[in-house]
Amino acid sequence: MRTSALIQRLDRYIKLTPAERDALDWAERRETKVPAGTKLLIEGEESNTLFVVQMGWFHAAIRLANGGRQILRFHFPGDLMGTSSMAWAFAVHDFTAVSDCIVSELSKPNLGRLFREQPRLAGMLFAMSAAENVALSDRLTSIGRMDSVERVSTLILDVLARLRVTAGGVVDSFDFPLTQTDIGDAVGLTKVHVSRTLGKMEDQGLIERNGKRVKVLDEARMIAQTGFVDRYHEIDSEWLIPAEM
Amino acid sequence: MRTSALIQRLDRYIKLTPAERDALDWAERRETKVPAGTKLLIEGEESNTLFVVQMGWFHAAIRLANGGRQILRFHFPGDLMGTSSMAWAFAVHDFTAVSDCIVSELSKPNLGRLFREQPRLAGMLFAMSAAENVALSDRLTSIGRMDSVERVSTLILDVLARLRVTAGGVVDSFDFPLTQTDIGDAVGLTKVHVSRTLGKMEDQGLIERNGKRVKVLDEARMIAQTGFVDRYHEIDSEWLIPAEM
DNA sequence: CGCCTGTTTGAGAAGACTCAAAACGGGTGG
DNA sequence: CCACCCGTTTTGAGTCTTCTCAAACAGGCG
Repeated sequence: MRTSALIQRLDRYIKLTPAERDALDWAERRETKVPAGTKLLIEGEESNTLFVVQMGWFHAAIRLANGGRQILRFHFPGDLMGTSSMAWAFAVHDFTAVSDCIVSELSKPNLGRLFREQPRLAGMLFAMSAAENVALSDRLTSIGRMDSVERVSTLILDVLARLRVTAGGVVDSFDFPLTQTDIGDAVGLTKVHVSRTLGKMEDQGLIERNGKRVKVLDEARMIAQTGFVDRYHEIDSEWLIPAEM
Repeated sequence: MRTSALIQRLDRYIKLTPAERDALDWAERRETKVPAGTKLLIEGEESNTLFVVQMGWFHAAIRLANGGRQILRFHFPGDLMGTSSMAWAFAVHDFTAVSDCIVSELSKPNLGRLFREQPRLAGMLFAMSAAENVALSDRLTSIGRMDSVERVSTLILDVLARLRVTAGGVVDSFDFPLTQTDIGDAVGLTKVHVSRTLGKMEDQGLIERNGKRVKVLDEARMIAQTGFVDRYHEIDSEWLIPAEM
């Protein structure tokens, strides 16, 4: 069986002990396939588990009274989705598979046990949640204070940075499975304006498009314009209590 | 000595055991006064502690390349500030006292020990962090998908809900210590437009102003317009391992 | 080949922004 | 107690970005 993407992720940040690996292994259950477009969880539904993305691409979204939608976050392999159900017994967001996905479950009781028996993992998960928080802050800033080109640039840079974490190597082009409606819902623009914005970015020589494929041509300029900071690179774990081997 | 606001907060969500109270008491150190306007922590500075708000009102903000600013979050008594420094060794946001404040510190090593010895508290802190995440999502949605009146309304409703948690009773008016520049930086508008928006809200009979004091006149309509959900009321702790008495 | 979804383009309207100036208000010093 | 000052709020006028509505255009799939 494949090693869980969560284990891989954590192992990159802090070298896991065998006991920690076992505990995670035990806590994660039932790999499930989720075809592109499927909703894994619906806002308001009762929910008793978190999900670990093993493969593919999800997004988390909130539905608005007026029929609109705000996409909050994209989730990649190794991400823990649905942490909000640790605070409430029902889902606060929709989770939709953007591409064909595989997830595994991490039930709340299992997580409770994990917290009790593996405090270092608990701390690490807390740190990851804090990092998630900062990622949201970054998007908030992008939407609150930037124009359309900058918003879309931030999104692309963000996706790029996260794909690089998984891919390992240098990536400068990728398949962008989102529709322009999705992009708009993520960065707070209408689909029409997203189309114009992407066109403008091409004119400015920032990106190049081929169907769904996006190639970043001038990453430096995009970073300079947006002040983008790649925060996924590392997480500080100095403060964590040392592993009990 | 006064009981820490964090203990009070946690005690409301889950009844704390004496051991848990002692552990928190031990972990929190050094109450400090922070006068209004002071920066407790500056973006980029090295940081080795979290802060617990005991009294007063803070905001967390990000500085932009172009001189702008995005206010991300307001912090009230009982809130844990600076969780992002659990993931990195430096501060990711500015923390500024909006009113005269008192904070205490919770160092990362102490937090590590807390995680090890009081797993239930660790779980509860994780849940609070998850809730914080959702609060950010809500603001993101507000900024990404709503017009000016709705954005300011959401902010006011949010502040109101959080003041009610501390105040206990019903509150429908409060001192709003923010300048219109601050409000604008929080909801993604210019100060000029905030002024017009507040005027409009008065015209529409949503609020009433007297100097810095704001009175909410038609909360129902504000809620209907924004779809605001008060999430501070409770946090689910069913999943937490039972306290070891 | 036609259909459906998604993208592009156009034109006009609306919301928010900028720049500028005036009014307000709380605090200080005379 | 009054006058002045500074930061803040308000108001005005004109501009720019983004939105809305509508229609044309692609492109993948049965």
